[in-house]
Amino acid sequence: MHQLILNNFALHIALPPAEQEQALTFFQLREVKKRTLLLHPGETDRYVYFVKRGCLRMFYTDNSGEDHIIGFYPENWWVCDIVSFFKAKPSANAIQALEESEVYYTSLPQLEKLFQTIPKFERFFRILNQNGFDLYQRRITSQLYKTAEERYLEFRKRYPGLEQRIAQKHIASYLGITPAFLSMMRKESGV
Amino acid sequence: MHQLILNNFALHIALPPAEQEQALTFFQLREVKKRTLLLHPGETDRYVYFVKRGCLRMFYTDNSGEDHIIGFYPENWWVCDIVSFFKAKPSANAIQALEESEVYYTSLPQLEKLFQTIPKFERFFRILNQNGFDLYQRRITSQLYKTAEERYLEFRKRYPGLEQRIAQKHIASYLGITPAFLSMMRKESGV
DNA sequence: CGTCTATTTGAATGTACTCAAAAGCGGTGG
DNA sequence: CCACCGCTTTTGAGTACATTCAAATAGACG
Repeated sequence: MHQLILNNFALHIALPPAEQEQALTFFQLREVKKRTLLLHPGETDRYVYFVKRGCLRMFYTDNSGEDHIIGFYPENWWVCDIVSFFKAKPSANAIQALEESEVYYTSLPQLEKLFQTIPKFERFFRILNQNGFDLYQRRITSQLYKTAEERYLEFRKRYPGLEQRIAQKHIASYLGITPAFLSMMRKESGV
Repeated sequence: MHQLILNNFALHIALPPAEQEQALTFFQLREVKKRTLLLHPGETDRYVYFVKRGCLRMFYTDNSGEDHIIGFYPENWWVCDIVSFFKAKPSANAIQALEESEVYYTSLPQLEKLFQTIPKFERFFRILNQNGFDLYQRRITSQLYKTAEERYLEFRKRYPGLEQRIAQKHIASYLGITPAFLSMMRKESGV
């Protein structure tokens, strides 16, 4: 039933069955229809999400109305706008379902209770945080010196199989190129 | 004497004088000569640094030997390779002094003792972490849709006065452009 | 089935790069 | 303190990577 999220906990902390049960009580499960916004731009992010099924994206909309995708979050990924969530400040970004999805979620007050109940989760979320940091740092350096094609190959490696599931314009937005150019690149490289 | 770092603490947590004194005992102070590497690529980052005087940079060296600057850290900035430091794993990056500098530093074991002694510091470092996250997220979106010139203006806003202190090739590396192109841009825009 | 949006394609354009050479600047030793 | 050497910055020409715009085609959804 809740195997996916329990396995995810197990990646970083060891929980006896009783604690597993207990931990789950701090999360709720919810279906999310395609295109639903879990976080509207300008709103404060009140929840952390874990994706059980489907795929989300986080993106920033610039002054001219263009979207720029910060990340994709398919099954097994955690997502929230960390700064908005912990500082309870409005976010510049949005979070949206790209497919019919199912997510676990929890609020900051709940999370704090979880930390008190099972302190091991402090460690768990600190590690998540660090992984996110790592991802961002790599992305910055990629963006600094790699060509669009190299970044495209990196994307396919980081999100195996995702390419088939989402629109190309979203991949283009993630890579920082135009859909037209992505299309051309794919033709050239015989994909 | 230690006013700069104490003021920095005060930005996020309130410490009575006794705790201020106590906190300082967990840090050491050291002079760093220009060009000294505080973290060598491939090494594990054992320290967190706070810059009292001077300026550091963090950078990544790619396969072809080119540097790509992740960030600058002048007075009042904290720096470490967060992932390497907390996971005690080798870092892909390096940290170097760009000027004669003076830094406070502390190790992970010391930091953990500090957390036990003055738990408020857990909060302090979590906030630092979040600010770093925020910075990275903005940088990624900038890199995705802004032109080199817009990013250059952003750089000057983020690091006031720094432009006059460091080499242009470093600014170019931070922006992800060639020194030749930065030079041309500066001429055009009449700076 | 029709409508709306996404993708492909092609041509013209712009942004940023490479390479090479000249000029400028800074540190070091005599 | 000056002269020299090496590194940084500037400049210019030619080029490549990625863009815009527009039109044609393909797919998705009600």
